[in-house]
Amino acid sequence: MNVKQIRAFTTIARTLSFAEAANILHLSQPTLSLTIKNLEESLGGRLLSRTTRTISLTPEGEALLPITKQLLAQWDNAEEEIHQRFSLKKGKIAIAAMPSFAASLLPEGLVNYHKKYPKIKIEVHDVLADSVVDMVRQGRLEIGISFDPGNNEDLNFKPLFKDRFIAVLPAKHPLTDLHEITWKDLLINDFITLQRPSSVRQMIEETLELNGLALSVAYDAHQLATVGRMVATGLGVAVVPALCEQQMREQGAYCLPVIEPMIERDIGIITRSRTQLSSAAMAMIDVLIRTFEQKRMKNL
Amino acid sequence: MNVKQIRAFTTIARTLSFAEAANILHLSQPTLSLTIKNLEESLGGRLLSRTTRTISLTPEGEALLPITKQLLAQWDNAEEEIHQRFSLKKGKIAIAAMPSFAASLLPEGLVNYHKKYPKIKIEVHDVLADSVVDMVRQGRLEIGISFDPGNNEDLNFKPLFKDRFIAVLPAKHPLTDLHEITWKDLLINDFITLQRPSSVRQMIEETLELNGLALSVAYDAHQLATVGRMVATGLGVAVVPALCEQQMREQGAYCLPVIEPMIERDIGIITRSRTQLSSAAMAMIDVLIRTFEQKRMKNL
DNA sequence: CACACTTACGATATTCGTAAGGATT
DNA sequence: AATCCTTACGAATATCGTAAGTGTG
Repeated sequence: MNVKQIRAFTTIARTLSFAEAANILHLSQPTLSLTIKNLEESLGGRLLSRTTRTISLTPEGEALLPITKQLLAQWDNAEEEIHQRFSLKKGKIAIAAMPSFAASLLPEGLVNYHKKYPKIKIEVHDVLADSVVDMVRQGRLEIGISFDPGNNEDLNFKPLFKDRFIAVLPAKHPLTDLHEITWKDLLINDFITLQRPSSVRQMIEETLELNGLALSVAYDAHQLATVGRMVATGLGVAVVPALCEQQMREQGAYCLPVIEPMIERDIGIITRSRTQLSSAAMAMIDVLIRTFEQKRMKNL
Repeated sequence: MNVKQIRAFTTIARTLSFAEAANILHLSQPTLSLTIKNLEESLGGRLLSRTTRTISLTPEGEALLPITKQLLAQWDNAEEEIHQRFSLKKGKIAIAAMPSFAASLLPEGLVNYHKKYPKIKIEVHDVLADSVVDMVRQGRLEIGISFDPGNNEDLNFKPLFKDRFIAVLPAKHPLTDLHEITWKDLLINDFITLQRPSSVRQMIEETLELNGLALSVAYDAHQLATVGRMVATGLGVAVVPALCEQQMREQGAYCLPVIEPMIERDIGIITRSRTQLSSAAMAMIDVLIRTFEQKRMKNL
């Protein structure tokens, strides 16, 4: 018993004609005849009662018909389901991205993706950079965007661009005429930053310690938007990823590069190395790379 | 996409090994490899992620797996269902029989059938002889047992035996020493018979009219058992099918053939001529014929 | 280097269509 | 006689197993 056979059977049961069914199935009538014969032999009895002039179903055929109808419907659904997934007409993709990226450049990528594949649902998890890596490693989602997790045989990393830190000053601050600023000069001011578990805070602390500079935090917050607002209001200065430059400007703050040392880290796409990606995920990576190609060239 | 392919897929998904799955499926490993390759090509993408050393499912494969599992289960069920029906290990058979037969000889046939095919459920409709014919003609059931419906291109009739009418007298009746009795002699007595729609009543009336005899009914009832009881009690005499002889005797009545004229009609199996019978029905006919073969020889 | 999947290839089986056959209206 | 299903047969296709190839641990 195979799919062709039961498809032949149900079609004949519907049309009550071998000839018509053969047309529908794009088969010759004799072939269809053989198909049914084989099906009946494999099942051990007749399903169709045929007298050259009239076709009717045997009781066993009547019993089988509703089952095969349901079976075929599910069969076709299953095939269609997977076809759609492969052809990106259906499906879901989950991405984890660190907040600085999720709130800045990512939406542009998502727009491009959605234009190209409007039927794919997108779920964005904006979580701390470390959590991004964890979520990908645990297989909870297929794509993460974060810093390079370093050499890790479980994970692949494809850099999108380099991110550096920028200083954020109140618009009326005396240093706003500079083109760049050193950490030393910056730290004279009241310092606002993100709270501890964040990678930004972590990286700032590591950098300063390495360079023998002391950090005294005047204010800290959970969200970059809050930090921006605090700076714009004149509470102090901050250091944030260049990714957030536009956001900071929009909030009325002034941005300029921080040097001595300049902190630079790769940001890119993290995937699991050993598992195959879904078509939707592969397409997403492709779109993200295309979207941020120019920005990568310009090095932001 | 075909059944073999999804069976291969689910087996590999379960074992996570081509080699082991190939064993289970009784295939060579390379063949299984090709099978999956073809499946993936037909669907348009990979279902299994394989690195010679580790097998895992792609997201699409994960999406497909529960569907295929369900599909295969239903598939196998459908196949088993029909197999069982054809092999008479499962199924149902409905029979219509006129009451005189249903209450006399039929049970013996059913016992034989049930011994041979214990898994087939049997449904008996004991209805008036005409209704038996109607039910078969309408296709409401496959087998009817009744009088010969006559030449009818819709119906087939296979005679089982000839039935004649017998007179039933109270045990202490003066005529109980006779070996046979004429209608004329019988009709002197108070006459008990079945009510009008029954074939027994109908045939008695027709016979008497044809022979210029008058029928005056003293009592009538719906059920043969009631008639028997009435006769045994001494209310009068009756004429019933020979089939019921045993039943009448058990109720304490005396039976003897009625002659001048002797009414004789074929009783047999009625089926639809154009539709194929179920295996269960064909087996039933076979059993009935065997069961009543001796009785037919003896002509009751 | 050993194990597990893939590719290559020849043999076998199956499926298909055309042509001829048979039965019913 | 016309129509519809079945059988027969040769061609095309698919499937299968063996053997050689490839990559990973």
